[in-house]
Amino acid sequence: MDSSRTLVAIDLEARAEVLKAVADPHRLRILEILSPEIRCNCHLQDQMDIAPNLLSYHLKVLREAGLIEGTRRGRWIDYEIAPGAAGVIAAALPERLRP
Amino acid sequence: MDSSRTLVAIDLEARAEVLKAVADPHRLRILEILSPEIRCNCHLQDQMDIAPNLLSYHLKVLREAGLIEGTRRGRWIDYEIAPGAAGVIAAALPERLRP
DNA sequence: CTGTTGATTCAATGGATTTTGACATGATGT
DNA sequence: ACATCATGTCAAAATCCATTGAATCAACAG
Repeated sequence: MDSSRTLVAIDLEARAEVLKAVADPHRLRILEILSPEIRCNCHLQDQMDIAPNLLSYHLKVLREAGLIEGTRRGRWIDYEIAPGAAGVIAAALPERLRP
Repeated sequence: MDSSRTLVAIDLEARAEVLKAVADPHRLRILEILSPEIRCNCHLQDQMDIAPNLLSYHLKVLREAGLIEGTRRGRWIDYEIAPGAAGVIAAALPERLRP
């Protein structure tokens, strides 16, 4: 296996990871809810009708992909779309498919 | 389950399908190869080093997502990025994440 | 028509991801 | 301290998806 091919493969893997993070109905919904404004986890919980720990799991996936950020405010955690989120997506997509 | 929620769910499902189609290293590579110009299946085969039937599978996923189109030319099939592909992606992404 | 080549379909496997339920952590109020 | 609420972690179960190998289909050449 030559090194140039490995580099390409790693790059494609990383880009696929980011896109996989968005490619899920629950996570799309989370991003829609967070689109207009910052929201506490509890608000997401009210709107989404899934188990709290499952919501946690999906938030974690989005966080690790760099698409959202959470900051604790007392007992709650406020989530928002990460500043660089659109850029992260753009970098992951093939040029011809960037809207 | 009320009908309005069902509609939303179906919509999210469909959008997730499109994004899932792009969220794979092999399929990203296919889209990169097709980005500059139309290419026959055989050319993809030469560049990609995966089994023919696996390539077929990934092309099918991309075709069903509306991202590529294939036209038969004799014994070969030419694939190209679908005209509306960028729009399909844009429609699937949450507004705030559209590049 | 027969054989060959390029490409696809099918069923079965293996591995990864999602979902669930039980438990743990962190912050607040009494 | 204790009780409680909001989140997060963990392991097991269920589900989904990429991959494989065998079989099939479509176009051409002889």
